[in-house]
Amino acid sequence: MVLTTLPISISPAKALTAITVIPQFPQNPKTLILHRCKTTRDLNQVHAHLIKTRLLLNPAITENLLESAALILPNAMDYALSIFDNLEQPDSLAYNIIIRSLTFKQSPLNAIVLFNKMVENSVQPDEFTFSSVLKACSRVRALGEGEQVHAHIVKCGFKSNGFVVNTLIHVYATCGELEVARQVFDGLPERNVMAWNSMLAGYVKNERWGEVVELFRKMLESDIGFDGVTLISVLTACGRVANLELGEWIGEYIEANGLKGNIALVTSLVDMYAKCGKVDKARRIFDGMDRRDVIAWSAMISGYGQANRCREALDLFHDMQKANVDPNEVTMVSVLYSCGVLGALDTGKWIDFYVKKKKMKLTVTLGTALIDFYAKCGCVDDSVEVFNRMPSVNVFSWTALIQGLASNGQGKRALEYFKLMQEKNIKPNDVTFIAVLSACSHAGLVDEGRNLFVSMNNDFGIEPRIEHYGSMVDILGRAGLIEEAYQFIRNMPIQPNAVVWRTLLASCRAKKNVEIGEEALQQIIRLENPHSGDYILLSNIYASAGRRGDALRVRNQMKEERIEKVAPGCSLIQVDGTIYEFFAENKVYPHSEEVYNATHDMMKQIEAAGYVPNTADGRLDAEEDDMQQASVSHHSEKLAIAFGLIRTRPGTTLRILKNLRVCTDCHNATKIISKVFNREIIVRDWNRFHHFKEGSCSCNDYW
DNA sequence: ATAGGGTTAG
Repeated sequence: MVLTTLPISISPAKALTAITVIPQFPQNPKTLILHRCKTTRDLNQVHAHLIKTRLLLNPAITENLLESAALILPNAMDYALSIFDNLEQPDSLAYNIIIRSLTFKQSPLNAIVLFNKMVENSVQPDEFTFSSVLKACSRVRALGEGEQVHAHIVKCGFKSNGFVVNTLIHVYATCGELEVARQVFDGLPERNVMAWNSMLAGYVKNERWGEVVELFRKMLESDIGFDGVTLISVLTACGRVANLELGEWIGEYIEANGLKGNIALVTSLVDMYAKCGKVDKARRIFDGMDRRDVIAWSAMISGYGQANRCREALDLFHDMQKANVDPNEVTMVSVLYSCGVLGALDTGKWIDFYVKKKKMKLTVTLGTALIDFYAKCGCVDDSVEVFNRMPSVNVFSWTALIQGLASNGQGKRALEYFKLMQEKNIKPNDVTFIAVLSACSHAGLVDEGRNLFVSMNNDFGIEPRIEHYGSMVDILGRAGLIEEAYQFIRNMPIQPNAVVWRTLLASCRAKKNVEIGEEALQQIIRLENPHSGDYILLSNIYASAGRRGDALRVRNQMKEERIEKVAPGCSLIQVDGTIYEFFAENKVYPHSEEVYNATHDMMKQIEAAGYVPNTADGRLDAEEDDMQQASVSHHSEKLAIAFGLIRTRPGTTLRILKNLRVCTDCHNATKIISKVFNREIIVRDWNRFHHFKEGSCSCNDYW
């Protein structure tokens, strides 16, 4: 068909946004339609014109129209579909356009439906058709449909087509069918780098790290070469399995071959170093990048978090903002993690606010991070609030919520959510049960705990791990059933570890059981290098049983055997967004005098209210440094609370974070402080919370 | 017209 002059007259009342006059239909009609149609209405005009001039009978023109509607304009998919439906005999090109746009824009499932229709109508698919429909299968993880497409690929003779097979590998990998993907890969007569990369990416997606490394070695042997994309997959694996050797080799390769401009590649190098514990090296590489995008920043922030260097993570987040790089949901997840570890309530709240203000999508991951963050700051009501406003939740979110409630002493409420979770047909997993058992422990629900422990295996098919046994010991011990807990350990089908015995030892301290406490410490010593805390627990058991001589003997034994001391007692409190750090005794602070005076006054006031220092085992408690003979009244926790009392307005909740467990004397004192000063005091120790209020604590004096 | 890639949660 020869195109001649096409006068398009447009009535002034319905002026087009883009098109005014088209003096001549161009040689390539695509440029006209694609470039000048800015809105559906423009397209409508052109469409009308094409019908009027019968140009629509030309398939090439029709396809251009279709492509404009389906792929170029943002909201014209329905329009495209109506054009398509009116075609008498759409050819494969027309099908391809619609399948491709359905895949990416609207509904991958409909793309698959259309592909089947295409086959029914005996229109020959080509490599473009297969690639598109396979992408659709990947997006909805439609394994069965993918397999059917696979059959057509074989029938139509495309099973060696690089493009098609690549996408096919992708489908199988996305659906977790790595063995099938590998068969397809192995069956290729010629494998280019893309094919290898797809296979590697498939292993990465399924966290089969060992296979990534293995396949990469084969790739090196096969002499096919590799590229930056290959290295990204391999570096990801190196990070996860801590294969620093291979990771460093790749790092040198990147350096030597001038690949440092590949921002994605260098980011995965940063990630690899961070995950292998070389955070400083990661930071040097990060600093050496000539451009850093949001992913690079997020990777480095997350690296600090994983290395337990959360303050640096937050500092870096601050730098990121100064660099004017907008954070995304992923960045926020890492920042919230660090906020949670540090108990940085203000910063995390700010993130929550920012997420709302910027209308960021509350993804499952981000929501779960918020739930966990609030719970780690002792604000479980906020956790629940976040949970309720999340558009969708998964087992991670439920588990975070249940765990958060449990660790904050709300065991019963945690179990209610567990029940609700089952009503919503969300299948709990092994970690959920750790949370649930911990809830039973906090709520003192022994029978419930026993039943759940049995049920997790019988009804949910989850084999209890050592952590579950540990939780069960905690449940029994907390309820005072020390003997039963001991027998439970003895009868465990798997080898108990030191953590389990330590749990028992802690319960012996709370319930003053000397005999089993002694046994527990023996077992810990047998299994691993004991902590000084273990000796201190036993020493406290003796002290509380009035056996002061034995208590001192254990302390001396600890010294003689040069048991490594735990980190010195340290408490953090945030006042007006600043984190203040306190250590037990003999430390000088910027506000030393103020702090010690405040502590002195505070102790005087609670003594007047009936507080008696527990010198008997207080002197031997966790935070003591025996060389210094520190006084219990100068435990870091008391200093932090005293500081909080004078630096905040009356009635303000005090939030303390400490690195060790709370000592008996501090626990007792804090209860009285909460009453005398009428303050809520929330203390987070190394694994649980104490909510002090009106003279009592949420832990019911067991921790 | 079509291919593979980096950061995230319990």
